[in-house]
Amino acid sequence: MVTMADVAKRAGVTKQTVSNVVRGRTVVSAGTRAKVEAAIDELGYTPNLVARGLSTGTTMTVGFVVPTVANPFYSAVVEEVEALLETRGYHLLLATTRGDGARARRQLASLSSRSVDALLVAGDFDLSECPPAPEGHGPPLVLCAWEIDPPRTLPVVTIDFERAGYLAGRHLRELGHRRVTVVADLPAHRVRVAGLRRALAEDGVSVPDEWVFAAPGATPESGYEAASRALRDRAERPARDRTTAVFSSTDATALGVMEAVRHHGLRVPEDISVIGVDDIPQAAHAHPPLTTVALPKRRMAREATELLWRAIAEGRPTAPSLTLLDPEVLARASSGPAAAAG
Amino acid sequence: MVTMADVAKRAGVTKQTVSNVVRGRTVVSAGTRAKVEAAIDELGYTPNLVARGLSTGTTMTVGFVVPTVANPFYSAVVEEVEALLETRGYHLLLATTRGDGARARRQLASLSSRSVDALLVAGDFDLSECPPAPEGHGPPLVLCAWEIDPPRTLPVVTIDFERAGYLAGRHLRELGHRRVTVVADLPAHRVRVAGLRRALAEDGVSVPDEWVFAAPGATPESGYEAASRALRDRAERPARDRTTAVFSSTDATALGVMEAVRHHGLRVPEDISVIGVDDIPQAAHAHPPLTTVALPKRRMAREATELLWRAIAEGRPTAPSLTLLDPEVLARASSGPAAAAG
DNA sequence: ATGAAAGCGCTAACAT
DNA sequence: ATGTTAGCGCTTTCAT
Repeated sequence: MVTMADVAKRAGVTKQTVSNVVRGRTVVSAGTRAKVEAAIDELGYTPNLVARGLSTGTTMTVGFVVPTVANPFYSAVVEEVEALLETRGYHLLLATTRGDGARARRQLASLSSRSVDALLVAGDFDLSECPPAPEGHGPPLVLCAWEIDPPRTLPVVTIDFERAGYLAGRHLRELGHRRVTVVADLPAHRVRVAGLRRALAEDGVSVPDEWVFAAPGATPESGYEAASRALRDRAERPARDRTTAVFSSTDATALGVMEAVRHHGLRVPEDISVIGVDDIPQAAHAHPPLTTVALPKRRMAREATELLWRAIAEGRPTAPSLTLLDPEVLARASSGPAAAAG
Repeated sequence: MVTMADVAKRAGVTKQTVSNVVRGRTVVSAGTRAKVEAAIDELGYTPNLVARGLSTGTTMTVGFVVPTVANPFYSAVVEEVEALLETRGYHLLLATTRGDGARARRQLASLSSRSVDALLVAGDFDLSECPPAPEGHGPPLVLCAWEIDPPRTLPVVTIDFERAGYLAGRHLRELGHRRVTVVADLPAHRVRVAGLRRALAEDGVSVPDEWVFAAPGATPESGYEAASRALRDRAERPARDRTTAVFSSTDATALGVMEAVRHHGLRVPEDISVIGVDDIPQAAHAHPPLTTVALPKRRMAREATELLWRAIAEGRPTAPSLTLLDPEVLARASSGPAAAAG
């Protein structure tokens, strides 16, 4: 490996001068600068960022702990954050927790000691159980996508997930639905379900617990499976008690739900309306196009990155704050008026 | 920040002994080990990995350069690689190129100087144009998902993309299709199209260039748009010259293609068969379920990570190699026999 | 404007 | 089994 000392010797100067040239300081005369740059080229020198990091205490690296990137929601956030970091020459150290609390804590600890300049943590149910403490040592922490009980001790940028459920409920209510089945990744998405219930309650409608079906993992498969169980139940009920709409806590499960509805010989939305959450790219191109509550994930990524910059600039203790971004209903063809009762 | 020296003083030993304890060396007596561990706990000491990295020349970090994580293909690969790295305590430094050649080269250079222990690069068209050289300095390099002209100078694990196209062509041929339209993200996926053509040519069938439609970006939107153009063309031709099948170079575009077909009042697969490539999670739950050529991406990730371990163990110069993984047709409902001519 | 010296926190190679 | 001495490659004083 060619070091700064090699370049210095070659150019007939000291390490310090080379350092000044490399970092674009203006204190170097044009002549020496040229000599040094020539030496750098000839030797193929690149600065060792680890050594610089040890010296300056800054690594130009941000850690990001995220449940998974196989989920379109998080992959969009990662993509956006990475792009933003790159504009300032920062790098992204990515760790996934995969819904495993122990793993999550391990990742957090090991990223902290890796001297990242800041740490961004995306919400995970398992992590919500034990929110990372704003310890004195360790890099500044920013939280995002925090669905359950955002801690008031840290800066957090998240989406109003309760409102996402609420807006879905309001949309269904406005279409006249009064018997709504829920397919949700529980307990992770319990807040979305609570929002849905709040909206329906405003109309005196309640969702019995037996109409709530668990779809773990937020995949079309699990949505299909949960909806199949729901539809078997439904078929056994008298016509006037039958579900006219399904609220799915993610778009991914909603796609599976729609397939299950069709396989049961029912039509979307004539027999059953379906509404999802997130607005993944496939939602608009599903069959029929999926009504959904869009989550402003890229905006969330941008605001979280802003907090990251602030945290890095300020140094250690980051002031607590809570930014709650508003979701928005995208009415498409998978939802329609409730069929006349009976 | 509490350092090793602090712990040493507190425990009444030297840094070296603390170091031995921290790294689980067996040369420490039970008594001193206990004292040191107590001091570590009291002080809340965590080792500084940057300093260790400078000292050992190893950072326990692997860089991964990938076109994007917003695409399910790459996000699955990233997920798998990250999980594998984590089992050995390694971290993932992620960089995305987003189809931008200049950006790709920048990312490569900056990751190299960050002293990652190894560098994995996923294929990108822009990078294919100038394959990264196996330079003497810089970390060992492994390539994966290399679609165009894998360099013979480096270890590379990729998928036989030409064969993916070929298998799609053979599937359509066996169903009796002779007039096939292509929707592809060109030029990135030109190899897939070449494979398709080779299969059809075995049956004396050729695909005219006017039947090849560009769908940049591999999104349902671009697939929809490309297919709409294709279908307008098709409608102007006499019935006996009309396309009976569409080969889409990705599943994402294929979803858009199917939607466009329906919007033109045609049925999948009765009027037009559709086949995609990749087997993304949504493919099985599309309407109708999408026939596709599955790409063994997780297996690719595993084999690439194996090469990474080998490269890290061996040290600098990695022996060139080429592993080509076989794709596989998943026949589902979106493809069927060609409608009788006329 | 450039040089010399010290040190970031750790590990490695000896010495004891 | 533990202590001592040198660095790793860079940045930061402080001289000149």
